[in-house]
Amino acid sequence: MLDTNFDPKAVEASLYEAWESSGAFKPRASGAAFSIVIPPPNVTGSLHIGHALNNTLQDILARFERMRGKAVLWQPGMDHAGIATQIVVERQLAEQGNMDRRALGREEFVKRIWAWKEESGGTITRQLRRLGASCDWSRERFTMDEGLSRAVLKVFVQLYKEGLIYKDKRLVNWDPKLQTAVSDLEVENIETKGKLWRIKYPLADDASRFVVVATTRPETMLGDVAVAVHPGDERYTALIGKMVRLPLTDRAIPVIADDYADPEKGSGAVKITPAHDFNDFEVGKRHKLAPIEVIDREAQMSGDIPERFREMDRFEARKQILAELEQDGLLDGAEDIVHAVPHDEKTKLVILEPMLTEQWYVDAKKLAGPAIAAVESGKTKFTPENFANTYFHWMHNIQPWCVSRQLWWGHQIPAWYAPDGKVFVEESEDAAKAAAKAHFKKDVPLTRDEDVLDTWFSSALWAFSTMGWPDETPEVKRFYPTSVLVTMYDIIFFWVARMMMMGLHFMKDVPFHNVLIHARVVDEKGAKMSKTKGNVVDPLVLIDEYGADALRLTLAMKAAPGKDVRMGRGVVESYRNFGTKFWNAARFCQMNECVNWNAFDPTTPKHTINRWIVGELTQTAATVTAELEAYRFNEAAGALYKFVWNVFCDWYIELIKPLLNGSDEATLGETRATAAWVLEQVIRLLHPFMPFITEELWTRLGEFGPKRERMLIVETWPDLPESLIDPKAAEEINWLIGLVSETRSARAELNVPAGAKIPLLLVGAAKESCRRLERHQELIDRLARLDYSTTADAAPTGSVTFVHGEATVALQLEGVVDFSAEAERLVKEINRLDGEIAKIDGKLGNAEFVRKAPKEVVEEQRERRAEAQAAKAKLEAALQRLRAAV
RNA sequence: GGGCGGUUAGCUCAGCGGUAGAGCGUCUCGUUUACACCGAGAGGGUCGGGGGUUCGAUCCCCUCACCGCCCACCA
Repeated sequence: MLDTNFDPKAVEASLYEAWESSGAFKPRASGAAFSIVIPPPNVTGSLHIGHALNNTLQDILARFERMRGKAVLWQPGMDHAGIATQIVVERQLAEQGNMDRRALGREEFVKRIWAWKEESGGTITRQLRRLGASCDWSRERFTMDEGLSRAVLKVFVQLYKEGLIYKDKRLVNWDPKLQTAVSDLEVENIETKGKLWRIKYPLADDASRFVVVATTRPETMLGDVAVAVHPGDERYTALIGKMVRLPLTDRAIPVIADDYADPEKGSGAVKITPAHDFNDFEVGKRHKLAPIEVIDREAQMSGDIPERFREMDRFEARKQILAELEQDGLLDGAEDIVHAVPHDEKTKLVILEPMLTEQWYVDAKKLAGPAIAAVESGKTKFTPENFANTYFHWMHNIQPWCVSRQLWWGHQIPAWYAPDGKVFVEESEDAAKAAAKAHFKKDVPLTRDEDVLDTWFSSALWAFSTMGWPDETPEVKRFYPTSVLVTMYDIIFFWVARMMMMGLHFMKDVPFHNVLIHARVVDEKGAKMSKTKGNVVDPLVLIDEYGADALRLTLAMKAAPGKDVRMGRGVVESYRNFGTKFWNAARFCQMNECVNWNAFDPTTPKHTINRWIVGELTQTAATVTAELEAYRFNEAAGALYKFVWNVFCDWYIELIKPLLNGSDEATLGETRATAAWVLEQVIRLLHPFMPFITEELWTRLGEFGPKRERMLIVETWPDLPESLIDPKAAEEINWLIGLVSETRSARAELNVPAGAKIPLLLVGAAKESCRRLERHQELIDRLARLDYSTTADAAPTGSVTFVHGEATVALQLEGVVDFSAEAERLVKEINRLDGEIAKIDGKLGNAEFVRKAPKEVVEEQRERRAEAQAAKAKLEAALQRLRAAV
């Protein structure tokens, strides 16, 4: 016999092991292909609740399609997370008192990272297993592994040769601590308190007059090349073309006219520092003013500046410059402001510096064209659809993608330089040498570019590089394009867009047919989870406490398209309870020998209750399938939740108890088989959501019934014909349920003691209702706790009444119940009906409504009015009887 | 500044042209042999404000307010 509770801890690990070792996670040899590539988590990462949601959804789809007979490939792996990993290992070196990476040297440092990766990397893949993720681990990939590195090389070289990768010197966001360029996308602008200083720039030919400029960054003034004013700004038109003296230096700079200067802002005159400001860079270009670099890569002052500032930290320099300006009487006050200051998104520690550097760029604009077209034409579809707009907006305004990083951990750029600076981009050093030799007609020494590629460069190839490309593997043929990409909206730009571009360019086809964008997991109050806030919910703690199934069901139930998922442990507990409920329903079936399911033909049951539940199940199965196909996980899970708890447990099990204890052998056998079969179908339907408990039940129930031939994970998905739905059975059982519910309600409302058994009379009932009462009498008596039930011609005086369909139900309660309470109840009900009738009359009295509304709607209103009227009449009669009796 | 989303029961959220729903919480009752991680029942909402379209609006449109998020900018 089954225990009263499911113990996830006791079975999860071994069930997972059984699945994996059976080969169930590998795509089957035949069948339509269904593939998903996992959004590769960072090798440094550990499972957070967002991963839990993301992978739960993927796993639900993978298991669903696997059961539907498809050859499912869920491709797992990790990315090398250039910056994050390098930081982790550098920190570790420091903690262990080792030399820093520069002292260690590049080769040794990279070796240490690999060692770290082998030892500590990939925690997350073990944690994904605990969640139940059915990835094909035998195919696990890493962006830095040999195959993927080969793909990276090939892609870089080809794009270079096609002119789609080039080197350029322009401003990038620079991290002075890590000393690397970072992507514009990785910049987080943080609102910071600061000051806006007003500085006087004296006119070169008349030192008594000034142009006042406003700035939040006085230290950059040493690199000013001009002061810009708006051409239409009358305050300054006279000054255009004149020179001003740049304070603290001996340089004079021109006053130029440019639309960029906004008369509304600051003083209307703006200092132009092309080397250290993105907007100024553009202004400088327009006016052919060469940038003057005054801040170096370590964020120290440098270059052509007064000696005293040299090698001074940028913020030290700011203080010093302000002090000197003050002394010279050139500071014209300051105001406090709050402005957005660029920080590195990951570390958030260092203020980034716009820096003029030479970097490698991908011509994203050219690659974006086909990627935009593919979404426009529907070759790739976003769910929810509106995320396509986000995608389009970014793609239409796409900027060159800076792909080089000044790090050591990553794919080193395959570019070699000859002594004269001539660059050779080839897949290997030998090829570069050969190319150089061909070019120079002799051997020349080459040095390789030091930089590595942005991690997202390799991630962009993930959909095909993981399948073995550039080799023509069977996997590429079979599983590319992938079926669906499941991801969050925050990486549409980083990843989805770039995969689209690379996929279309190199594979000549989209990387995925569907992009399912899910929401973010936030805390119970709706706030973003963060370590600093301390509101992080750890999925592993939840799994320990409630089991992986409870966590998964919670996430699925809450994953409404486009909505943030709020998580607290309370909800997880309630879905754990659902698991227990389901477990006990199975336990009930097993205890009552409802275990022989395999020879059952669902078209055969004779008994209404059995025909009804088969129909209900059929409907539920259809809903679950349709909702999963549409990625509405919450609807699919919700339909199952309702069916299991509110239909199967609340009613079916209660309804069949008498049949199971009855003496009718034929009905007994049929009921056992039906219950077993329905349970069996539900176990299958629930499996994608709750794989552990369902697999365990599958195994355990198999000990009592026919032998299981295979594990549930590879069983077939219920595909039930609509013909199994019997509307007449549904009508009858709904009548019965209604009768019982209303009786219970009346009893409770009138405080009839729960144990009291009372008689029920069905008055004025149609033949069909009488027959129904007769057929289900035993059940009704039991469920409504009746002494007996019967039909009658008239309601006896002194009874409690309610209306059920065409009939009046009278509960004989004389002596048990307070009749003034009953009168009150009747009056309340009559008033309610009056309200309804009035409302309907309002509609029907409106000629426009009758004329314009669809016939069915008008007819429905008429019927409802008639019903309400009839019910009211019955209740009024009951009220009169009651008053007469008192 | 541009864009997207939200505002529905005490809380968290579904629903989205034609009788307002769930989970949790609250209250009452209950040891009916699957389950107290349970059962039965109840209470609780002019569906953010205003306007419009419509025979009819929680649902569509406009507008306002507030709350999120994304992008851009911040002299």
